[in-house]
Amino acid sequence: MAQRQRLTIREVAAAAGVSTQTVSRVLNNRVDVAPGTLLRVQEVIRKTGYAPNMLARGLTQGRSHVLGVVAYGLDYFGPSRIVTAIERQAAEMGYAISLTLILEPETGDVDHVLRDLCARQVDGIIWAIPEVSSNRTWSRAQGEALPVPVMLVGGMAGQPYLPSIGIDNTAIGRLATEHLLDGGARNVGIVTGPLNWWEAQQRLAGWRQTLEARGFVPLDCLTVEGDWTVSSGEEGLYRMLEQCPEVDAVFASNDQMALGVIHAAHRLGIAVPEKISVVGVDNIAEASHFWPPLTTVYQPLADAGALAVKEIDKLINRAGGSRRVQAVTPEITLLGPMLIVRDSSRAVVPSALIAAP
Amino acid sequence: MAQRQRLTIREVAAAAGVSTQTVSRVLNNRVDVAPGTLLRVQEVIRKTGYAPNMLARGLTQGRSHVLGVVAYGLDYFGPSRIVTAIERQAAEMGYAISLTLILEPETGDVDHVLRDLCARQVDGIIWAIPEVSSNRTWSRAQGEALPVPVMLVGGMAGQPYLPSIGIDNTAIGRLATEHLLDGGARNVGIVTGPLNWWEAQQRLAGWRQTLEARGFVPLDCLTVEGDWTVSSGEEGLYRMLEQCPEVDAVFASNDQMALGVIHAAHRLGIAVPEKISVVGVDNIAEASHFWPPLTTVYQPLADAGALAVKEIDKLINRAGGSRRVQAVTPEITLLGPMLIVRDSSRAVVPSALIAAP
DNA sequence: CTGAAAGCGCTTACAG
DNA sequence: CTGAAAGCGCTTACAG
Repeated sequence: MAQRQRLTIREVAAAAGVSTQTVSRVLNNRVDVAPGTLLRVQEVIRKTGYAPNMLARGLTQGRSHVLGVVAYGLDYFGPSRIVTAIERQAAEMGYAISLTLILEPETGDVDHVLRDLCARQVDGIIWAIPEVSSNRTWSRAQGEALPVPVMLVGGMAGQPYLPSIGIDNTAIGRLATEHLLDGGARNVGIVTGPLNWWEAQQRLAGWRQTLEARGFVPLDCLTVEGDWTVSSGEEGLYRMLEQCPEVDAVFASNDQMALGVIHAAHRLGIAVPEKISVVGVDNIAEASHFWPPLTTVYQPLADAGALAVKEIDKLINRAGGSRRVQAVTPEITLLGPMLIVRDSSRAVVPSALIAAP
Repeated sequence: MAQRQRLTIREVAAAAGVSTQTVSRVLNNRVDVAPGTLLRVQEVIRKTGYAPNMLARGLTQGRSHVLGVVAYGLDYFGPSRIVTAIERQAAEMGYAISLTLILEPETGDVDHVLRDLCARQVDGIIWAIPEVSSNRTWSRAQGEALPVPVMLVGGMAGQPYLPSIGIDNTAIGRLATEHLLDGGARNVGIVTGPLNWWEAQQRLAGWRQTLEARGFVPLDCLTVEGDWTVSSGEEGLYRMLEQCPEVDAVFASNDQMALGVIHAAHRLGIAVPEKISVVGVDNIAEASHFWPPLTTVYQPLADAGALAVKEIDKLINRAGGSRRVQAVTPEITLLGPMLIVRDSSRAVVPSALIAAP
């Protein structure tokens, strides 16, 4: 099916007895082609399996129909979901994806990646790197100087210099903590992600806000910093119990750490959820098979990825041939998370039965 | 840093007071440039941040310096490792990655994907789709008709029409089964992957071969087909125990299913590994935190991905400008797996203590 | 060591 | 409705 040697528009034109220009019209679905000519050209294209050289097309059109996607940690849950969604939506809209993976979110050679993508004439760039430490600052410097539209998605969303789409991480913290309190917990601990990650900070903030709003004190001894891994969750519970033995619920900032917390509880002979309720974040495939099945907060990552593509397509078309950068006041979209209740957390207690702290 | 408006080689040439041809020489590291000229041009390039338009370069060179990567299930363990490794190695060798994700390994519109990639003038295609049902047959038809080198990696490796790199899945089955037998098991069951997957078949074959080689009978009642998910592993053990209550070890064809088997054992009050030993495949991040920590077989997927890039680069350079396809007898490389022993399997029993069955 | 010419495979105005 | 000309931004021979 795929042609053996690459043929050009010239050969197709010759075979159809028309000019290359006319073939080009057919290729681009222009209306001003005589019905008979149209059929003849289409037939040749079909028979030969001709497909126009996108490099040449890109050169003349000033559009490559390629989206640059920059991501980190493709082997982790969030990034792989986002990239998958981006690719799917992009394919649907006629874009190919040029994928660049960054090894370390902090130290990635941003300039080099950006320059390379621009040299390849991508129509737009989707930046799916979590915000860690101060790696966000690049966007400020570059926000106005970039020759192509850029869209931030995921963990770096919400910063003020570029348009972005992300998940409301504070809401994640609130949802989880409210649920635990509703279940009757009075000492809700948190195992956070690494606190140089923006997402981790936001989830912590949600926990703190909720406790304060309900009249509880977000004690330091109820906070342990993890690093997203199972073992950090396990150690997290050990440490928390030392600091604050009254803990009766734990909000783990991702499902892996929640798994670690559950294991630690098993080892110590602490019943989950009877003695300690546990809530995670992500809803990984295994979550419903944990023991007990894990209550967790789902993030609409696929929606975020797809939306990012739709939005950058708008920016690309808005910028048009003029190569201008998007508006000065970029839009920030945050999508809401969703609580999934399973057996690792105690059922909601009717509020009438809960005494004020 | 990134330039605001895209500048061309012409402007760089003007600024340096040379012809575009000379700038091109500098860009391509040709030796025949006067030292003074070289410095002057390099200085202009550095100051302006100029980077040549890869579309134009690709058009003249007949090389895009892009590798097409076709994958399935990026949110699963294997594919994400392979794609990550491919990207890393490709970047190191100066290739960008054009990523295409296929929704269903069986039904993917192979022709369309291939044609699209060729239209984009990729220098080569890395096909990282597992072999499911008869989707392998396309490669036979296309093997010789493709205008670019193709390299198979992962689950479809080992088929005879295209060069490929993969993991020795039969060896995985052998390693796991031998280890279980060495631990004293006499009734080693297997929870397979979906049997329309080549990889799943091969692991099953390894299990069967090993049992027969050691004088055991690979009974049907010791075989249960899973679908890679945790719950299929769980149900797998229930069914296997019904069919064959004497089971004393289970080889689960991936770690997720192994987790399911362990859970089922917990629910039934069967001690792991005392009553039933369990071995998985993959060594996912959680494996060492299962309860008990999981013995598993590691696959060098990252090595396979990186090797695929190195090999396709060779093919690309060999094909040269002539656009010829690779040799008729393609090479097939299989990488060996590695057993990682943890606590879910019984320790090796000195062979002197094992009576022949 | 360096430059003027031609061309890669398309599309975009411009005629007719 | 259709074609001849010019050009997108580079590189590849070809002169000098």
